[in-house]
Amino acid sequence: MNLITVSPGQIQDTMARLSYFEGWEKDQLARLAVGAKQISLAKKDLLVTKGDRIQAMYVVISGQIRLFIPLSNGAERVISLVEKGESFGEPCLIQSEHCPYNAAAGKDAHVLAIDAMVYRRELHHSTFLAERTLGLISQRLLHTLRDIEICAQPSSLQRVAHYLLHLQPAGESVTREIRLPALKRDIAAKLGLSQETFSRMLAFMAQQGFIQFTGSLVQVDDWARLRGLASAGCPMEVSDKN
Amino acid sequence: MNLITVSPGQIQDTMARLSYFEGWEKDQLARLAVGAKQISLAKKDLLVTKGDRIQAMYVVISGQIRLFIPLSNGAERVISLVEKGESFGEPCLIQSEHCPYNAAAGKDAHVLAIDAMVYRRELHHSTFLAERTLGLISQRLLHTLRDIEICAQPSSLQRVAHYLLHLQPAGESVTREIRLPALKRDIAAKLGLSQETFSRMLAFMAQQGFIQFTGSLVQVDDWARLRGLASAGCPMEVSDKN
DNA sequence: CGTGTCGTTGAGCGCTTTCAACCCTGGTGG
DNA sequence: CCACCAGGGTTGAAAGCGCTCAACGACACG
Repeated sequence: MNLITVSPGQIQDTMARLSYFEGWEKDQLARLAVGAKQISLAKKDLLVTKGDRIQAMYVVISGQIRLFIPLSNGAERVISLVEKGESFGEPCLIQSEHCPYNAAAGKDAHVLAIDAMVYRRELHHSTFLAERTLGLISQRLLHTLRDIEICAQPSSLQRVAHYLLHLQPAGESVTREIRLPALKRDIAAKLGLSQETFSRMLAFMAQQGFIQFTGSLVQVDDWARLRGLASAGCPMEVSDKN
Repeated sequence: MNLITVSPGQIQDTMARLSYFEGWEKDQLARLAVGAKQISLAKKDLLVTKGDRIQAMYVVISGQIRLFIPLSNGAERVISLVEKGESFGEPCLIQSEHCPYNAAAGKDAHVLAIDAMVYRRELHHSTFLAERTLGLISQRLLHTLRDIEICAQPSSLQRVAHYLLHLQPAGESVTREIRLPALKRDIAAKLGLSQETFSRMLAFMAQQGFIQFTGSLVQVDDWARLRGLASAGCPMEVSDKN
């Protein structure tokens, strides 16, 4: 982890290019840029430790940040995979609570750290920012609830089915290729599965003809049956009965 | 489920007595009371169905509302147990999304339904309300993350241990009685366990001398060992080896 | 005294995990 | 050019944990 010295002007430029700050006014950016820092992270570098009282809110400039909870058996539960233009940490700042997750780089990454005091002040003074943030956090809460729904599925096969369905962009039943948005290991950790089980479930669905896949490219051939799987669940019967 | 006709004045009075509206200005209450309805629910009555586009945000006046996701095997995953003075549904209104959970009465209950349009307008006009709501949703998100952490624990024993620890009010290691905040069945469903497993884990911890309990009254005798259990995990060894 | 709800306990099965070895790909350096 | 290595992923076999099903107990209520 490396703290890069960047002039406020450069920082403001960087901000202007991030989707997170789309539609913001110039002077607002300028105020937030005060005390902001840019951080470079190598893959696996730890940015925030669970329990920290973080003093900044973070926006990802490039790369990917993994938010996860370390577990007693050495495994981890992935909460979120934060991509370029997305942010994290706001709730902790707003509520002045300890950070509930670790944050580490999933790939080499650059991150913008916006100072907590500055952020809070701006939040308090700007109706625009407050409303925007409210929408953001609401969305994040809803998204988290979707994740819980997936993890709550009784069988691992259903978990994976649900996950694939939620990956579907918006266009309907079109047979279409999906690219898994992260390492399978991380996806598995987000679904509350072991890497091996995730792999097996994908293999099973492929063998059944629901999907095809090579690497992180998945092609769903039968949305209907996939949906059926997700909502009904099938006993994962052994296939040697022909 | 029963819709009670109540005059705006009465509704405003009810609101003034709820902790949710503590510190609000009179005229703000008056504006929100417009179009608000009071609803009576018998135990198990369904208020919101997953997927609904709800047209109100809800505040519990009395009783208890269970928020849960129905699962394919007939079981359900409890998201939250909303008590008197607490609210739910804001994120859906703010984001205009489908409701991600069912809401049903855990006991006979009374609920205040605040009209979506009115709520959104007020949210937009009142800095006070926006800021307050931002804090509320942030807190809820953090709380949800804690729930995920608990559910992510590798063994059911650790899940229960974590849960009990989070129940600890604030006062430290004092041997103190805790009252389970809901039916054991619902707590189990919130931990992602079957009712039976939850019961067995409690029994095990009692047998080991960590806790004592009768009904919903739990007395923790050894916080230290409980903490150890939560963070280390032990193989749940059979006890016949003395 | 019956009925319904809530909780506990027991027995058995099956899914997931764990541990292991192995494959595949891309990068690196001799 | 190829050997080597590291990281990511797949596959196999075994074992344990939690679920399901079922019966029973406790308690409140009409």
